[in-house]
Amino acid sequence: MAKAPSSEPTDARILEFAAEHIRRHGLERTTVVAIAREAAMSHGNVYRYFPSKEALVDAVTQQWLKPIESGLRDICDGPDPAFDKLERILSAVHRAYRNKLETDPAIFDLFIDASIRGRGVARKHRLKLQSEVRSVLEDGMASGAFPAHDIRRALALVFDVSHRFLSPPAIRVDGEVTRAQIDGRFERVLRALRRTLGSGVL
Amino acid sequence: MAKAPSSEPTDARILEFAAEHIRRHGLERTTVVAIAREAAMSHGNVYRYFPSKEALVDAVTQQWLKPIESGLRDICDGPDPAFDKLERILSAVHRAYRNKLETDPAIFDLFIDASIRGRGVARKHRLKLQSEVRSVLEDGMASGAFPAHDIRRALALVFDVSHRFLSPPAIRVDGEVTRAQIDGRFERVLRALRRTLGSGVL
DNA sequence: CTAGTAACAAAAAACATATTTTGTCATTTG
DNA sequence: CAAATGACAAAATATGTTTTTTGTTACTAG
Repeated sequence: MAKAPSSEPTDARILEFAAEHIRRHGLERTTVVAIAREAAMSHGNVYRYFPSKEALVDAVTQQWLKPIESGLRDICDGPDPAFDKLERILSAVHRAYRNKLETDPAIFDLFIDASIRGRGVARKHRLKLQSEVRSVLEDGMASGAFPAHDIRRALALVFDVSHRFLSPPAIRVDGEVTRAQIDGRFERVLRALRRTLGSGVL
Repeated sequence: MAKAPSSEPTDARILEFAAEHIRRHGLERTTVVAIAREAAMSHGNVYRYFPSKEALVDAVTQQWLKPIESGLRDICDGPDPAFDKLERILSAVHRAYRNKLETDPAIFDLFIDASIRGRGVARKHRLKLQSEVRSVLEDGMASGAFPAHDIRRALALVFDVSHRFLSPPAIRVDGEVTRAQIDGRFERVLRALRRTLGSGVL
């Protein structure tokens, strides 16, 4: 597969070669030297664009997280009722993760790893998601959709009941379970969540 | 099948030495030879009682899981209303896990490992828990406490919303969060679950 | 000044090999 | 016969060494 040759900025090219190398050989067998060789440059030059191998790998992860995050912002800025937004946010993230796991497992593994090891890229992504959800919850509380009084508790509840569907390591586990089954289960969890938030019992 | 207990049966002694060795040195640095040496016997003899090192380690895990499981059976056989039982079962398991993590982390690590690697001891324990919960749910459906119609969906919902509090790897994560905070969060999740099961919307 | 290279030291990984460990079994002991 | 041992092969792991990789820097070309 040919990438856009020289029109692309160098850092983006390096990123692409890095991702492709990880896809083909796995993170274990990926070296900066090899990436540089495939990008036809000295490995020293890679360090002009990325301060370390870890930073480069994190950047690859960041790369596919970015569109998810901007998608969330779009949902959040939409005109829908609060809970619809909440549900769409959580579903969108869940689907994006599962999709990546199935179509690009090597890169999803990067994300799982970053999550487990608490790397900045994973923490920041989680914070962004949290911040979007918080904003929707505040929205819903202001509009009276969620009579809950304690935003922190509401936030914790949302992520606690969704943990199994949003935690990267947890998602990786179900090889056997079909996507339709899992989707149905998440839907029912979200329905229960809606009732709870809507009734204000916290 | 019950053996006449002499002062301490050899297999139980081996189990104790194995657990203690793992506690002191971690699983990595634990060998059958070393365990046998501490138990003052040839390592070959250990294999008279346990077919392999893995089986021995699994038995150590089983050892502390056993009392939890019999505790569950007691709750299950009690006279309380269905949801009280459900809540007590889930809380008891959660507390037992957290407690082990805090007081005996090396042995809890064995359990985490067994869970991740899908070893029999972890799978069987999970099945036992599931079976107890299912029986309580059936109970509750029969008594009219849970108007839900689909037991499998109810079961899935229970474990999905509880995942964050019952999955061994998930429990390991929160070093920062205090026990009281987590307990409060699980309580609120259980309250939401009660309302959902009680209202029959599935 | 920007994009790049080449040479380098320190750290990590790969390698080959010696040692330990796992698991089996024929034999011993009480 | 039940409980245990010691010797053994195959597998796994530790060890010491060589090679590769990481990350830095002084330097070159446009």
